[in-house]
Amino acid sequence: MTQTGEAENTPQTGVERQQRRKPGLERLLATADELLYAEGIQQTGVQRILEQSNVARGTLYGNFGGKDDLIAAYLQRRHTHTLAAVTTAIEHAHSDDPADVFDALLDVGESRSQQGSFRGCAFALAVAEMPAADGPAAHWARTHKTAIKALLKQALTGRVAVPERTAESLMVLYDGALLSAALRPGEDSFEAARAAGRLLITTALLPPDPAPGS
Amino acid sequence: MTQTGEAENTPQTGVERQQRRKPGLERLLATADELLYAEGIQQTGVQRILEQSNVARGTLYGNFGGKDDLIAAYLQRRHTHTLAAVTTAIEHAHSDDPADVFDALLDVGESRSQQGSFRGCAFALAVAEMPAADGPAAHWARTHKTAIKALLKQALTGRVAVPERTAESLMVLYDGALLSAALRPGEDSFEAARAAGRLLITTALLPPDPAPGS
DNA sequence: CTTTAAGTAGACCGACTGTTCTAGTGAGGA
DNA sequence: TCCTCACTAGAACAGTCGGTCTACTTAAAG
Repeated sequence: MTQTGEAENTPQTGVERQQRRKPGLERLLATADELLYAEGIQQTGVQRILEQSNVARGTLYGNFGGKDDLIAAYLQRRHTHTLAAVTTAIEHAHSDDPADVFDALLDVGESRSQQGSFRGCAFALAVAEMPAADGPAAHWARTHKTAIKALLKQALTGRVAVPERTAESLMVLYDGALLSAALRPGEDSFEAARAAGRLLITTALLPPDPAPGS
Repeated sequence: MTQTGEAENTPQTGVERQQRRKPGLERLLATADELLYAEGIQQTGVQRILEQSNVARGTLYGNFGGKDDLIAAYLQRRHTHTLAAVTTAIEHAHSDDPADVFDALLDVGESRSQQGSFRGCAFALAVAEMPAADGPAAHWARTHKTAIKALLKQALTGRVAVPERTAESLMVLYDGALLSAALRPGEDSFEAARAAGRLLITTALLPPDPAPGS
């Protein structure tokens, strides 16, 4: 079926087919992302996603195996988009001060926390709703957090040496700020995380008088 | 009905009635606490709670208005128990070093994280499953976190002066450690939080030699 | 025009869900 | 003994859920 080899003169068959499929699919994915995050995965019924995205029921089950597949796509999408945003934010902060790297990471979180639908880290929410330790939520949460930690560590390592424990402390501050902002809005958790992170970086990574080994 | 004033010679009527009601109710509350936390609030059906606690359907709806009421009782119970555990742990750590106070708080979290059913902070999980900003989950989460922060601040203030921002940084570390331990098990997030907290306390609250220009 | 394929609209199904209700049980107090 | 009251066991109910299926439309390709 796939190698009948007769439509080689129309090179858009493969790619264009997905392009044509995109509009409806993209609407579906966008509203799924919005609703699954803002109103919860279990709380959001398939019907609500279909209505808000103006997509027919058959389209969903034609493109995805079911709701579980749509959830997995939602998580992957979140991972890709958030990681891209963090990457550009960190790359954009190319000052000499390593603390600016951590600030850039927190800025991404803080700007998101100022949107009305903010409820905290999407992966923490997903794991809370899908307890299975071997399920997609746990998988993507681990993947995402590990990737962000690696990104942060790499960006800092370009400037100073970063012990593993310090990197973990910064991750704890990042996740804690996201969670605290969700649970206790109006408490300036991001600023508190920034202050702690800056102290951690300036004292643990940049001793005031550089020892001979640096 | 309530003031017929004839059974004053049996003073156990009021209290004992609740005592007699306790066994079944306590079984119900204990298994509800266990299941709602470990398997999720929405995921756990009423029937499963009833079966595992060996309690009849009528008992639930006789003592509670419904599942929502049971959930509220679960959250209140978690708040009371956790707050008590944290209180005794902090009181028990009556050394001179203020960092020991924060260590005691983290010890409570870490010991819970070593139980098999650990999934992170129960209130963060509840809020994730019940997005309503004015619902019981958001209420108890705010109440609980605020209480713990106040407890921590008070215990530290007994030893050193504690700026608001530093207290918030410590809360971010605490919540972040609980969340990180849930999302990335085996990463020693508590030790990282302890290190960051100790640094924060010893430098921000106890400057070794108060330099004029620091 | 015919074919192929994707999308739409909506009825429909089985499997749950939380909740109510009825009938019966067993212990303690009057 | 009678009565009360908490509890048990289980049927039954309305509602919602995810998922399947059918009939129709649209549009590009031959």
